[in-house]
Formats: sequence, structure tokens, C-alpha cells
Amino acid sequence: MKGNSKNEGFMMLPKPTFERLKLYHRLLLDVEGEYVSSETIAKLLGIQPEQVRKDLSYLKTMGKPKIGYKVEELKKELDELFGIKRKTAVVIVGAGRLGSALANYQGFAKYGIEIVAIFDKDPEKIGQFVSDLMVLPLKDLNRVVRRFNVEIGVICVPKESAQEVANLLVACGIKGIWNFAPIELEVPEDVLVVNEDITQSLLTLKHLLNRRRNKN
Amino acid sequence: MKGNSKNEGFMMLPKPTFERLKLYHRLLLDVEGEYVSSETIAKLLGIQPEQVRKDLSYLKTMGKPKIGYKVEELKKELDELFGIKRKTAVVIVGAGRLGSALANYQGFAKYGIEIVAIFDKDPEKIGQFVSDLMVLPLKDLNRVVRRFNVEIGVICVPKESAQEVANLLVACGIKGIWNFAPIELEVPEDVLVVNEDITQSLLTLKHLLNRRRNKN
DNA sequence: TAGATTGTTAATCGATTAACAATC
DNA sequence: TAGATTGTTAATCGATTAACAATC
Repeated sequence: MKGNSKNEGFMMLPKPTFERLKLYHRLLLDVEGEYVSSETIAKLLGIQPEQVRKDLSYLKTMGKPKIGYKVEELKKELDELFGIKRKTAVVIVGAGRLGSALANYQGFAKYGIEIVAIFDKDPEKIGQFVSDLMVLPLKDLNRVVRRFNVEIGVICVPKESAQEVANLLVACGIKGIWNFAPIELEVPEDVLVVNEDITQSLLTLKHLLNRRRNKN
Repeated sequence: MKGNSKNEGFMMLPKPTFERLKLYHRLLLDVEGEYVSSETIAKLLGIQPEQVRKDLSYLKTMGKPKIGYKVEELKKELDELFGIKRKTAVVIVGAGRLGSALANYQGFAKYGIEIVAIFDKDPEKIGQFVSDLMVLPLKDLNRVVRRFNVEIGVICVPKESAQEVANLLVACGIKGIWNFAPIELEVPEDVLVVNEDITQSLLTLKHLLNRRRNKN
């Protein structure tokens, strides 16, 4: 039998496999030719081909011995797995540099992400334009979320206000939070939080540089 | 004996342990009181206390039964592990929205990161100011890297130019790359790359929302 | 056909969790 | 002292890697 136990139509993917599927998805955007082999993918990512085959065995797409996996088919299945064809309405909270940079980012459309509003609590910022969005006061949050059926809230405020903003988002019924503040948010179980904390990457960089210095 | 085999003075930390140590480090910034227990840390991060104790057992810092770990001592050891007290000179390549946002980011100083220059290849941008840095042409890269002993290069250019920029950085002798372009860079073995790709997080968000939708 | 590459099972490896003695 | 919490060993769990039959 193909695959493993399913959960209401969705396979249970091991976490590391899921993480690599994201890398495969990105990599396929740049792959040329009709077919790609596990060997090719593995080399580009610096992992083992057996790993790639094992990961892809969780998908419906089958490879052809001697030829490899059909790029278009793989792309399509991964697109579906990640649901990127489906439109998702998003609001940004915090119209500082980071919030503005995100509001201006052109790459979201490809992932079915549509930024419908940006909020701030600073009266100075309210009414100003960021990209083609007018900065709104937080009191409008609930209305906007309902009106546009917003599914994701992006937190771009200082860490001191992050929990407070998270509470607001949760109170509006938002179930997905993309948190750019360097803090662990407390949210109900059914709300999912994805953290994007560049200070954590900094620690990796500094540690590794440090480590090499002490070695040589 | 405390710890495990050492590598020239540095313990070999399991990768997952290292990732959690970064979370502990961040969390300690907000912890109040002189001591903290594994139970407290675990609860805040949603993991098991045994896991926390096991992780911390890789460090020199010892906890006190019935009391916990001394916050200051733990902080200090983690600061050293990540080398954040040590100054690291950094250059940013790409003076677009993202590069500018990073150049303006005030939080780097706390991690010993000093942005010494920002580069762009667009003649229009060269000479303009981003934060208090004048945008420089790429031909000055080598000189600046040597002059300021730059250790990290931050790539904030479109993915089409990312590999090219990486090559330039490597040619200047830079050993640490912080890559914001959504592409896997090819670099010599002794160069370390940390990827920061928000599109990958997007896939996680979209997948999880998708998954819930299909469940309910 | 012969050779190459897949898909899958079994073996290995590594990380997490459980258990519990040590000790403040 | 009694109770709570650590540090560490052993048991369990899960992921990776190796091996190889299937097959294009």
C-alpha cells in the first residue's frame, strides 16, 4: 500500500519530511526539463537521494525508474499540499519599517496571499499610506476581519505589545498568526503560530562563526 | 563526567538541542526572579521539563535541586555560547526595501552585530542614504570587507542575482552569509549560509490552515 | 536486453522520554 | 527531616540510511 495512515484525507507527514518538502517545492521552481531525479534534487540540497525518495514516497506522485519524477506533477501536488492556489486574506498589524516592508513585498501573490489591510495604534501613522493601503486604527480590526474573511494576522509590533495584539487577533476569530516579534506567544490550542524571528538566526550565525574562530 | 566529547573546547550539541538553547536564551530575557526551574521554562515553550534539563546538562551551568537554574549564570553562559558579546562587522548587499529595513533595524546592536556598509548595483541608488550609511557600489566591496574586517554578508537581492552576490562575498573572504533570497546558494564547504526565507514560512502557514479546513 | 533509478523493507542511528537516585 | 527538583542512565520512539527487488 502507498503512503501511511491518513487523517481525514491528509497524510501524517513526519515534521522533517514536511520541512524538506518545502525545500523541494522551492527548488522545483528553478528546475529545467520535464523530469527530475532524486539524485539531482539531493545534490542541490546537499542531502541523500534515499532521503528524497523516502520523502516523495509520502506523496501520490510516483517516479519512473530510470527517468525520475515528472516536474509538473510534483509541483502540482506540492502546490496542493501547501494550498497555495487558494486565496488567503491577511492583515498586518504594525506599520513600522518591517510591517511596511511586508506590505510592499510583491512575492506574496504567488502564494495566494492577499494583504487586505494594515493597522497601527499610533495616531500619527493612521491615515498614511503604505503601498496602496491606508493605515487603519485597531478599532477597525474586527470589522475588517469579518468583511474580508481574514485568516492570517501578521504581527509586526515591538515585543512588548505582541501578546496584546495576538489577543486581539484571536478575539476576532483569526486562527493563523505569523509572528515577527521575538517572543513566544500564548494562544488557544486551535490557533497556530508561525514564528519568524531573525534574532534567532543571528544566534546561529554568531555561534558558528565563534566556533570556527575557536577551532582555528 | 559532565557533558560529552568536546571538539577543541566546544561541545558537540545535538542540532535540536542547539535550536532549543536559542529559545531558552530568548526566553531568559523576560524571566523575572533569580532562579528559574526546568518546569517553568518547559511550560513557557510547550515542551517537557525533562527535555529542558537534558538540554541544559550540556552546559557548564548546574541547577540546584529544589531551586532551579540561576538566571544570570545561564544567560551568561548562553551569551558566550552564541558569542553575542563579540563584535561582528556585517555588510548588506541590496538596498531595496528589505535591505533598507535591515539597515534600519535597531535590534542588532544587542547581538554584537555592526552594519558597516550597504551596497547596491543600481547607479540610481548609489550615493543615497539608508539609515546613516551611504549606498556604495559593489566595486568597493572588497576594500570595505578588508578595512572593517567584515565577517558576515547579508544578501538582500532578488533571487536571480543571489548566487552572483554570494560568489562576490566568498571571493572577498567572507565566511558567513545570511541569505534572504529564496534560493539554495552554492558555496565552498568552509562558508556557512543561514537562510531566512519567509516564503518557506508561508508554506507552513498555508498548509496548516488548509489542513484544518479539510478536517472541519 | 542491460543499466539506471525507483519504492520499500530492514538495520542503524540519534533524540526524546521515563525512571529514579542524588541532593539542596 | 520531608519534599521538590536536579542530573543521568536506560528504555522507547522516530527518523535516516542501507540494501535490494521491481521495473522502465
